[in-house]
Amino acid sequence: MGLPRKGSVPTGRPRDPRIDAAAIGATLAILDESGYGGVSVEAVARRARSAKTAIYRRWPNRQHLVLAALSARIGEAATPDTGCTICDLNEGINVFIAAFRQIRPDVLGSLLADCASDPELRRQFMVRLFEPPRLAVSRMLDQAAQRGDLRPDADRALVLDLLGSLVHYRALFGHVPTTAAEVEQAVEALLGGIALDYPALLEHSRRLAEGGAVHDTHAL
Amino acid sequence: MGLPRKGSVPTGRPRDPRIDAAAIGATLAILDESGYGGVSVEAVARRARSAKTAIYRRWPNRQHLVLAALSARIGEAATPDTGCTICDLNEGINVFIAAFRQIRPDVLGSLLADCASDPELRRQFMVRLFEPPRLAVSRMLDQAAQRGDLRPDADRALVLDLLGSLVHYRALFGHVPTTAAEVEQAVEALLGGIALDYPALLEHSRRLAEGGAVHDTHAL
Amino acid sequence: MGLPRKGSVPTGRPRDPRIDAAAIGATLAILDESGYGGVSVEAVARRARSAKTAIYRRWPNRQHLVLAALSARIGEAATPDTGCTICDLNEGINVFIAAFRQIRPDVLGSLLADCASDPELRRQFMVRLFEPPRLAVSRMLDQAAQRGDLRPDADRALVLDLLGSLVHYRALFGHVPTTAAEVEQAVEALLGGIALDYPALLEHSRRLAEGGAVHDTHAL
Amino acid sequence: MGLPRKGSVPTGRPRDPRIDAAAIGATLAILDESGYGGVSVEAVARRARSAKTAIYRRWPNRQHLVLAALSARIGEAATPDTGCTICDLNEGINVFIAAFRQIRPDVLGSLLADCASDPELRRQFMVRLFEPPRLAVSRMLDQAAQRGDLRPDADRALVLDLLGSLVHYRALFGHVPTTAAEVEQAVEALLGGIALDYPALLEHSRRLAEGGAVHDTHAL
DNA sequence: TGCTAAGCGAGACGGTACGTCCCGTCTTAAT
DNA sequence: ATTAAGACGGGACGTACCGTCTCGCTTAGCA
Repeated sequence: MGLPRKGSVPTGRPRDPRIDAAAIGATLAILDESGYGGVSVEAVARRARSAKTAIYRRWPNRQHLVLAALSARIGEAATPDTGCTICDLNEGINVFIAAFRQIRPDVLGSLLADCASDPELRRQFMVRLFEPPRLAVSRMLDQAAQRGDLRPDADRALVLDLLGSLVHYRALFGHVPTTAAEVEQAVEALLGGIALDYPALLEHSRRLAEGGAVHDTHAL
Repeated sequence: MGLPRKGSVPTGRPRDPRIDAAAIGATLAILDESGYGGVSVEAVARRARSAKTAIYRRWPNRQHLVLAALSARIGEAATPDTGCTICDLNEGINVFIAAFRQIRPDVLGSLLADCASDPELRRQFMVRLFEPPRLAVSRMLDQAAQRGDLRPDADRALVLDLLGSLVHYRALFGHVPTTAAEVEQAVEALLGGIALDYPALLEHSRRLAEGGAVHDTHAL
Repeated sequence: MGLPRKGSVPTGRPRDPRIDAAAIGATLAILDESGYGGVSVEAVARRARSAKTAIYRRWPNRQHLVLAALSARIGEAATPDTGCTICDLNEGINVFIAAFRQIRPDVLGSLLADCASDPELRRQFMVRLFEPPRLAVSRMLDQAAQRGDLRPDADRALVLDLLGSLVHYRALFGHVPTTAAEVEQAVEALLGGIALDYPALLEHSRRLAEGGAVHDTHAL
Repeated sequence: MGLPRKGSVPTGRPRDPRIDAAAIGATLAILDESGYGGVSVEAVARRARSAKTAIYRRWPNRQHLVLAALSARIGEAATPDTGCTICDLNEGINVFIAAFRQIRPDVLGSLLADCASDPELRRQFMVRLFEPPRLAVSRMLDQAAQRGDLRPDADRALVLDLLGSLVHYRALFGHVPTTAAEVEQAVEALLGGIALDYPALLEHSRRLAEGGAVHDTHAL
């Protein structure tokens, strides 16, 4: 996390790990309270009770600091694999949604926008924030294909985007929150287009739902 | 455009409309060259060969100025109505895409992000940038419903979001540009879910395409 | 008062005299409340419920406006002539003091300072504010000389400055207010230097004081 | 000089003393060229080839900067003590005059005027510009009293003001420069009023003048 | 009575400076 | 070598006035 030291051999006084933690914590706190605009290296240093130099030694600028803070919060997303394609997708997309709901839409948008002028930032944004949940959905589609649930000619990339974008679109534009029921509807609509035998899949998921945990349909 | 005068009765020297135009033009030029971060009221005034005060008289800050510039560029979107639901949607969404491709993704993202802390800005963003193309698609779905092309129980709002988001998602995240072929595919997938008689619609659109102009399939 | 019209023949709509009065009044009010720095043409126009142009038509800038306001307040100073040199001087200097105590010291100082870069302002300042009270004292010294009270070789200009400066010095630097008693002391000290027969003058004034009005010795 | 740092313990990078010097120098240069009105923090920073922030770190605003510049120029005034009261006073007052002649009258007046709305500025103005020369004259009067040259009942404060004001009056109003001859005359006039044995003092000074350096009688 | 010249209010115009905030770099002494 | 502290040059913020200008309307005296 953060910038590596210049020289590879760690001589001299080692970096104080509490400063990493304090800086990340301060950044997250400011993001929650005042949004992206409130994060300045000066403010973070003030709040973390550290010096600006200690921050700049670890991250080259505000943007990378914010990215580090956000990816520290989001962490890793798991891929469900229950054998039921519809259930997996619903479950997986809700993980997707939950992960991004931990980030204020304006913060995500600002950081994304700043990526335009900083390729390295963009690379890290993709690897650490954008791709993990997409990968999870992608893996679930692969599993479904392996089970033979999908038509061989289905355009999985498009479905991936349509499912992913549903969440991001509403998250970023924030005009309506997305409910689990809507996720379910969207999954059904899209699977209707790419499944080999959609009615069978639906029947499978209904039986599981009756026998097991009921899906949460609360608003997200 | 811009701030209204305080009193509704226009007394005093009238505003010079060339300054409005010059400011909008300068803002767009800077946005194209240097992105959102390059736009400062000082820079715009410099480039428009006007005074900072003349800018502040019209727009309260950088954000509103950018919004005015973007909506001046985008203008109004027309709603096609050819009687062919599939053609209309393809055409309409391409207008949608073309409109937003005139805006750098980082600019759109930054402005959107700044909306979080300024309700009035957000309101104008929605009215002037977000809703016009959505309305166009919405009207096309209404037309399709009036023609009896759609299942009565279809969730049009969700389809609207899925179609709209396809564009915005890729525009904002910019990982891949969206081709007209992909739009076609998405329209077909979603209509497959909500159309009363999808094969008939498809056949209709194919006949029109053969007899008339071929859809542009260039990358967007 | 104020600028003359350009053309000497007064055609067209005549100037509204109430605006002159309102502007002077507003200026004085602002000077009293907020000092010289508070006077801006915009503020005066606001307070006088007139337009900036109406002000600029009469006075070329803030400084001349302030000068006009101050000299309107001070007006003319009379020269006492009772035949008693000491009484006249005491009386005359108190008029001097009273006149300048109507002006905040900082206002006087600021205006004076601005005179440095505006010869016309300086000329008017001298004629309308600085000289009138000095002339009064000067006339009193002339009267004393005519009565034969002064030594023929006395440097009247210096005495004039010493007497005048006593007031201005304390007024401008404001470290102590000047009492009538101090004025009396100063007059006696200086007359001691230039009078032909100082004890006789003193005796004369004492007799008059006993028989007539007692000098006010309140602090100024 | 300038603002003290917040914490009394000097941690962090020390202030660059060359910037203090450059700022003071630039301020004095601008004062001489363009007067008080020409001094803006921006202009000083420009001329001193430093940043505005570096100026504001040292002085809270234009006024304090000007005060610092003026007091740097004036420095300390010495008190002569030759045993000859008349010579000392002439000499001392000429130091007084010379010190203030290094300051343009409008600059002094403007600064003084600005003191009205800033008590701290006023305090420093008094301590650094107004009192030093006054103290010198005051000390000379004390020395004269100790030598037994003055009448015990003499009002030294008044004489101090009369002598001091002579200089300031003409300096501020600038109507005539003050010559050493006039100073001599004024000293003689006033000592005539408060000396125990004025003719003896005069005789003493004359003998010294014949035997030593002749007083400068050039215009000031 | 209608013409014409100026006054008037309102407010836009190009400017300048304000004092504040933050940037990302640097210098210092202390650990 | 890292740390806290803070100075450095720089740039932009949004505000307040400057003194000039352009409007449409009002108010006279002269014809």
